Amino acid sequence: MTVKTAPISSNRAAMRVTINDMAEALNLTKSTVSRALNGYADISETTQRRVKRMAEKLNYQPLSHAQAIKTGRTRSLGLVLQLSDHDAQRPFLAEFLAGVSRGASAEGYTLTVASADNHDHLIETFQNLLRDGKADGFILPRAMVDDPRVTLLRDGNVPFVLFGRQDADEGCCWHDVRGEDAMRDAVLHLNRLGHKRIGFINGGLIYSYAKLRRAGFEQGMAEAGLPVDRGIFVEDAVTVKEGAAAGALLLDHPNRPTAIICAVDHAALGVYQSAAARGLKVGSDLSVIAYDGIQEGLHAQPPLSTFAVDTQHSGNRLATLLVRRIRGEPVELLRETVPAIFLDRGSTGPVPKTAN
Amino acid sequence: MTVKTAPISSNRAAMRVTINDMAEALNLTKSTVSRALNGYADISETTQRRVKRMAEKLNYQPLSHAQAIKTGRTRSLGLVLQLSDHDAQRPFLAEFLAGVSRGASAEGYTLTVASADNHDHLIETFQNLLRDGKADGFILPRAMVDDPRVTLLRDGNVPFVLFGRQDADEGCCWHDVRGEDAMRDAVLHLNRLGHKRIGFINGGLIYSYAKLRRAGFEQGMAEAGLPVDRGIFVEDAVTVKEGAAAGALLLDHPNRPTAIICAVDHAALGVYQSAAARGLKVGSDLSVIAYDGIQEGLHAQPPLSTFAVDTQHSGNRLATLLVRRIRGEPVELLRETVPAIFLDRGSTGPVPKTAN
DNA sequence: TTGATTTCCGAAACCGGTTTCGGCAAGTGA
DNA sequence: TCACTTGCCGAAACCGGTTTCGGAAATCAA
Repeated sequence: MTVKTAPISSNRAAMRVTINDMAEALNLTKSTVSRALNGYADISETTQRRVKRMAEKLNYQPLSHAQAIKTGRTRSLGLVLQLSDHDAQRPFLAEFLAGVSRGASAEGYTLTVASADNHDHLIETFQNLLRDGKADGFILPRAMVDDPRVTLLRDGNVPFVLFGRQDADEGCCWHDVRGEDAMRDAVLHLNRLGHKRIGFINGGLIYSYAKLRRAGFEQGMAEAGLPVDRGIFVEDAVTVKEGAAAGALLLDHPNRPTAIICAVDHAALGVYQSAAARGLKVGSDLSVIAYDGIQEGLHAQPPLSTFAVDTQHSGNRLATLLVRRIRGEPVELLRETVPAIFLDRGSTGPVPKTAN
Repeated sequence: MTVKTAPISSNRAAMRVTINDMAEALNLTKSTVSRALNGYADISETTQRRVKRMAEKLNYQPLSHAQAIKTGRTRSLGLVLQLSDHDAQRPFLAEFLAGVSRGASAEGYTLTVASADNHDHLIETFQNLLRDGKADGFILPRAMVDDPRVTLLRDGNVPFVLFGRQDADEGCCWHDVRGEDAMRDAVLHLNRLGHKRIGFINGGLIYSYAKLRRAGFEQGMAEAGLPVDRGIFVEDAVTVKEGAAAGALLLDHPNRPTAIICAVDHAALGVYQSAAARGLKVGSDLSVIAYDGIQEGLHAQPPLSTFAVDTQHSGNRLATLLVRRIRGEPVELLRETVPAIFLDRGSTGPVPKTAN
C-alpha cells in the first residue's frame, strides 16, 4: 500500500538515436543495419562502410541491454570482491578498479561490482549476477589454491580470468605478476651484497602465489649456491603481527639470518618490529626485501625495499583478456605474466662485518 | 578480418524461468503476470498473491535488461571513481563498495563502477553510462563545493545522491557524517582536559566538508568560551606533507597551541612529524585529534585519537537512498546525517603544566 | 429487470535490437 | 538462351518483458 510516486528522469535519454533512426537515415531496413554493424558476410563491403560511417556521424551505439535480450550478453564484466582483513591488495583497489574500468570501456564493456562476505554468499553472488545477466564473465582477483570460484564458473561454462595462476589450468586464463622471479631476484640481489644466511617468510598458503614465491626463493638460493635452511623459513604470514612472530622466530635462531625475504610487505613490517625489539637496525644489521609495494613500506624507517606491482596495468590487462575470452578466444592464448618492479628503497645493505 | 570464434557459455543460463513459463504455470497471460508482479490496481488481490507465490516457488525474477528495453531502467546504480591522489577515502574503498553493493542488492539493484581521471573524462564517463543505460542513478562520493557532477546530473534530470552535503541543495539528496559535530566535540573534549590554545588544520577546501568542519570547530570554541586565533589556523591540508607544513607553522607560533585539531588524519600524521622534529611528544606536550579513522593512525606513536566513519554503513545507506530517489521520492525526505565515532586512542592528554 | 459501473483479465502493440528465411537481380557455366 | 549460383538485402519472427486498450462478467443503482 505504498504511494505510487512517479519515477523521475522521464525524458532523460533525450531521444537517443536508435537503430530505426539509422535505418531511416540510410534508407535501409534495421535488419540490414544490424547485420552491417555486426560485420555479417551477406552485407556488401560498400554498405557496411556506409552504415558504419553513419553510425559514427549520428553517434549511434546499440543499447547493450536491448542486444542482451536476444544475445544474452550485456557487455559487462563482473567483479566480486571479498572482504578479508589482511589484504595487501586493498590499498590498490582504486587503481585496480580504474585499470579494469578503463580496459573494459576500451572494448565497449562496463564493470559490474558486487561483494561477498562468507563463502556461501560468494557463490550465491556469482549465481545471482549470472542469472540476471549482469555479467558476461568474471575477473577473479587473488587466485586461490583449488579456487571454488574456478570450479563454479568452469562447470557453468562461464568465461572468467584469474588475477594469479592456477595449477589445474583447464579452462583457465590469467594475468599474473611473476612473484617467483621477484623472490629469486631478491635472493640474488642479497647474495651480491654478500648475504649467505637468508631467511624466508612466505605468504598466505591458501593463495596460489605462495607456492610460486617459495619456488622462486628456492631457485634463487640454488642459483646462488646456498642451502635452504628450514630453520629460518616460515610459511603463511600475511599480517604485520604474523610477520613479527615469524621475524622473532628467525631472529632468535642461534645462527640468525643476515637477510630476510618476505613474500608480502605486511610481514616485512612485522619483521621491522621484531628487529627493533632486538636492537637490530634494518638496512645494516638486517637486510629485508619484500613484495607488494604498499605505501606504509615507503614511510617505514628505513623505507622498505620491495617488489611493486602495477595494479592499474594488471586491471587493464585482465579486462582486455576477459573480453577476448568472452569473444571466444581459447584460454591457451590468454595467459600472460609480467615482472614485478623492484623498488630499492633502503632496507638492504652489505652483510654486516660483525655478523653473528 | 578477424577470425570469428564462437562465443562460449552458450547454454549457461540453463533455462531460466521466463514470464511465459509463469503465465503457463498459472494459466494466465503474461501481461497479467507482469501487472500482478508490479502491483497494478486492476489485478485482483487474490491473483496478485497467487502470482507472487508462484514467482517465489519457481524462483522467477524478471531480467533487468529485458525490463529496461521498455522502462529504460536497468536496476543498477552507477558509481564513478576519481583517481585523485590524496584521498583518505581510498583505504576505505573496499568497505564502501561492500556497503553500496549490499544496499543495492537488498533492493534488487546492482552496482556499475567506472573511473575517470581528468575532469573532461569525468563528465564523459557519466554521459556514456547514461546513454547506454548502464546506470539509473549515481552515487557521488566526496561532495565538492559547486560540484560539477551535481550540475550535470541535475540538469539532465538524473537521480543522484551525494556522500556529503551541498549548499545549493536544490534537487540534491545526501547521506553524510556530521564532521562539524566531530570538530565541535573535539574542541570540548580538549577543553575538558584543560586546553585553551587549540589550533585547527582544515582539510581540502574544494570539498564541501571543509566549510562544515571549520564551522564545527568555531562553534566548539565559542561554546568553550575560547577565542579563535587565526595565527594557529590553517586551511587546505590534506596530505601528510601539507599537514607537516601546517603543523610547523602552528608549532613555531610564538604562543604555540597545546592542542591541534585536524580535519583529516593524514594532516595529523604530518603534525606528528613536525612535533617530533621540535622535540614535542604527542599525547603529553601536544594533544592531537583528527578525523577519518585511517589505519596508519592506529599504528602511529602514540595511536592517533580520531573520529572514524563507518564507511560500509554509509555506502549501504547511500545505495538505499539512491534507490528510493530513483523510485521517485522527493529529495527533501532523502537527506540524512550520522555522527562520527570518536576513537580515543591516546594522542590527547591534559594540558602540560609547563605549557609555553 | 435494465442500464450503467466496476472489476478483472486477455489481446495485442511495443521497446530496440538480432537472426532466420526467402527472394530478386546479377553473374556464371554450358 | 536457360538453368544455377551467388551476392545482397528486405520481411518477419523473435527475445522477455511492459503497457495500452477493450471487453466480458459481476456488481450496483434505479
